[in-house]
Amino acid sequence: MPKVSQEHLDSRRRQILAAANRCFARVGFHNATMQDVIKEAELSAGAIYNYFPSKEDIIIAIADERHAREAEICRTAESETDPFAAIKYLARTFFDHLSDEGQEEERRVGVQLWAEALNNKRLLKVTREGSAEPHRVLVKLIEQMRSSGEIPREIDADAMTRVMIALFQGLVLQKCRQKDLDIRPYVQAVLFLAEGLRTGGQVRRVKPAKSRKTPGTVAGRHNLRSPS
Amino acid sequence: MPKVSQEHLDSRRRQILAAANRCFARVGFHNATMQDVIKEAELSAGAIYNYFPSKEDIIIAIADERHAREAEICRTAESETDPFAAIKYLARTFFDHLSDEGQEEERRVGVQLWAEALNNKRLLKVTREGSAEPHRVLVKLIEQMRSSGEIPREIDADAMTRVMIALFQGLVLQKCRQKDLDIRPYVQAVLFLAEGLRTGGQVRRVKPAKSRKTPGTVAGRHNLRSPS
Amino acid sequence: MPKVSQEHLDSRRRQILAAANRCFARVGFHNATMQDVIKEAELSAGAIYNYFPSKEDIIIAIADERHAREAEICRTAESETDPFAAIKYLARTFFDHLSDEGQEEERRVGVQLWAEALNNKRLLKVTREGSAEPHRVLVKLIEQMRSSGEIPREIDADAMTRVMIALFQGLVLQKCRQKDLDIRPYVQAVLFLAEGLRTGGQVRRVKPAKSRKTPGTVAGRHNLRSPS
Amino acid sequence: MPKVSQEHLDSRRRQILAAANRCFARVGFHNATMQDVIKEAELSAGAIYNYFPSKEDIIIAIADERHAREAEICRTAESETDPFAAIKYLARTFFDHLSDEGQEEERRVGVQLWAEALNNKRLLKVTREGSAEPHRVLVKLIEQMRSSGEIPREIDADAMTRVMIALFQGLVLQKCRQKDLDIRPYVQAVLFLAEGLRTGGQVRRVKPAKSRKTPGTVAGRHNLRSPS
DNA sequence: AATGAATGAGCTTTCATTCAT
DNA sequence: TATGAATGAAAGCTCATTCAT
Repeated sequence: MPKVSQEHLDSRRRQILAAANRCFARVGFHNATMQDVIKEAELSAGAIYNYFPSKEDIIIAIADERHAREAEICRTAESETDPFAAIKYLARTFFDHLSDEGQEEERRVGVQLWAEALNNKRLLKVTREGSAEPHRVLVKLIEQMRSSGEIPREIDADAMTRVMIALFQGLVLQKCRQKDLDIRPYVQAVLFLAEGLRTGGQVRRVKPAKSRKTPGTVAGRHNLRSPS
Repeated sequence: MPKVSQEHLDSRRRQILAAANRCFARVGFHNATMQDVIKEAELSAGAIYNYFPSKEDIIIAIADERHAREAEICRTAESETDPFAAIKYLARTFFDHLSDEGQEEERRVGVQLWAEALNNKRLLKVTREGSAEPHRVLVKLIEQMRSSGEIPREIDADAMTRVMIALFQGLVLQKCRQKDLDIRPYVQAVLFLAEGLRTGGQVRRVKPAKSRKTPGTVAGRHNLRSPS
Repeated sequence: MPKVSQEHLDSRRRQILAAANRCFARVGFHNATMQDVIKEAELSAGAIYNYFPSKEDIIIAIADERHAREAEICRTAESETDPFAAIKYLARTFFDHLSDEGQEEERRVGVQLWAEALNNKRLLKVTREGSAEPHRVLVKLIEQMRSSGEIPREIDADAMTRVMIALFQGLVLQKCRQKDLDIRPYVQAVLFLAEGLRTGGQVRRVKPAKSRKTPGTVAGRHNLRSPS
Repeated sequence: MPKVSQEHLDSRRRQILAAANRCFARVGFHNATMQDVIKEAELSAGAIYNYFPSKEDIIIAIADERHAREAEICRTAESETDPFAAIKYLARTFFDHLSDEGQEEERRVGVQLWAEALNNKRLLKVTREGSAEPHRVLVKLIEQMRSSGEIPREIDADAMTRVMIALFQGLVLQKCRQKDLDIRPYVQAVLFLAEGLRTGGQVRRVKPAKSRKTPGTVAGRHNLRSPS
């Protein structure tokens, strides 16, 4: 018979997840012991096990929370007036996250989650489900831009979505490896790419021969034809 | 005067690393026990510890080997006639790796290494040192392309290098999460970006106002000016 | 606010040390496994490691306990009315210990500690510190007896202390080697030596030539002059 | 079919035992690995196991060698003209050993052997057999001195032998614990005791009351009567 | 609901010994 | 004889989890 309020329970839950996040960011899932988490949460073992049945469940809860936050961001993005503004919002949010020192823990835990999801069926499922929404939103936005001619029609929205996400992920990893990395030049470089993309359709029509020839070699090995 | 040849010793070493790679790819560094590795290598515990002083050292040796292979690829790339051909070679090699089912273990272990390096000083050092050479080569190639006017001069070679690597890393992660992912659309999408980049200098000069304004918002939050 | 009382914790600690003592006495520090100790203590591995961080720490705690008991005996001795009574008390306590079958474990562990202290810096330190108090007390008592003329002034209190302790130690060793050794003749022999010492000053003055000459040879090799 | 000379075999044996002695003195029997011994002997594992079937056998061989050396000393002592000279020779030999820095290893291994013999039946047997000869010789010498009136008839030769040996053992231990211990004051103190012993018979007859009373208390607890 | 002492399976690593060469 | 790579049982210790209080 629970004597405490739901707020108390929620607060405890958050307290535990925050403590676990700090521990996991610091030393990784496997090096962090439940004792570490218990001490960091300033609770007892029993208390924590009242909220989470296992360490694995804490990790999964952490992943869930992340996905919830990301879904919230996606929702905000979707409420933007036009797809380009939405993508801008997403990129800005991402780059802000990347350059925010206070988010270092988040980034580190993120990388841990990538690795862990490869070894943990439950977590992989959660990860897949959690990334579906951002994926869906990005695909939708890209398709809208394609439809409106802002970017070339030849672009495969799903593939471009994955490329964008890949880029984000890689930058997170690199920032983790080098805390003091200045991300501003990155942003510039990404903008360059984005620029090229937005005008790419026209450009490629202007100089089709050149662009077709050389990347075609790469694509060829993958049984692809150069975009044209 | 050793009783067995150096080749034998080297072969044993490779045998152990290969076995460890399989184990680590299958369940991750921390879920793989030394017993697993021992059984997979069809050796005894003692034999393995004659070659590697600890499990950690096996992981580091695996990282070292990867970096050696990557350095070899970089060397081949550098011997290409022109920078664009070199980059093509690197991209082709990467995408081949990405679509090769036989390399799944490599990719999975790669992701594990990212996470592990965040929690292991020794491995982080090895990782940093091992990624220096690919980084250096890419920067050199991009600068050569900048000099020859193949890509716009405004491009920061270091940043673009990191962006390219980020893209590669993210694609590895996504391929790990979804084994049957067809990477051909990815390649296409990347080629689109590359195309835009190669012609980007001209394009941006043609439509500077437009390109400056919108990404500028993002950049502004990072105290950046839009490329011009 | 611990869930169990401090007494409980102390009692567990004692329980573990007692079990370890039995194991160590039976087969020695190195032949006794932690499993042996665990089983003997009727506890689990984890429980024991809650009280002692390592096997080494158990050994050191055992040494510490011994020294505490010895210090307590020294304190009682010091409260005796005169130095001779104090030394009598110490000797009696020692010989009682020596002839008490129930103390066999203590003696055996004692010998193990001698050997172990030679290979273990921490234990050597503890041993040195723990033997300082008995040493100090014996020196003080002997000096008091010298001052009062009960024993010859020529006696070096420190050296005589070491000789007494040496004698005790050697008897412990011999008793360990031969459980059924009757220590009563020993006591007799020691008393003979003590008697000679107490009256030694006078005797040597009576027959100085004889006593000086022969032991002088031994002493001479050590650049010593015979006592006179 | 042995192709090498017996001298070679003996020399190898000595080489191994010397190496083992150094290792054991340095870190103790249990901390010294066979690898340590192998490396110290500059031999291979197989070679050593051709000479000794096990580590335990090396330890026992070391003990055997010690006892052989001690027996040799005893033989020399027995060839002395009179018992007092013999004892002097033994004492001198012992104190020389004690103050010889080059014998530190021997002393340290000696203490290790005391502890080990308590845990090893075979070694205990060897130790008992090996100490029988010195014991026998000392008993014989003391009895001769008793017979000739050099020391009081009341002395129990066996007990006094054990007391002497105990004293030697304790001094070895103390020297091990404190390498820089100056043993000359010890020698002095022992000489004092020896002096008292040699004249003890007479002295006690002179002052019987005093000597009888106080040690009697100690003796009483052991159901002994004071010597008289 | 909270405590924290206790559990025990399972981990990495060691090391005396063997044996094909 | 000598080599040293290989063996594998067993060591010390950890830590997620439980449950009496």
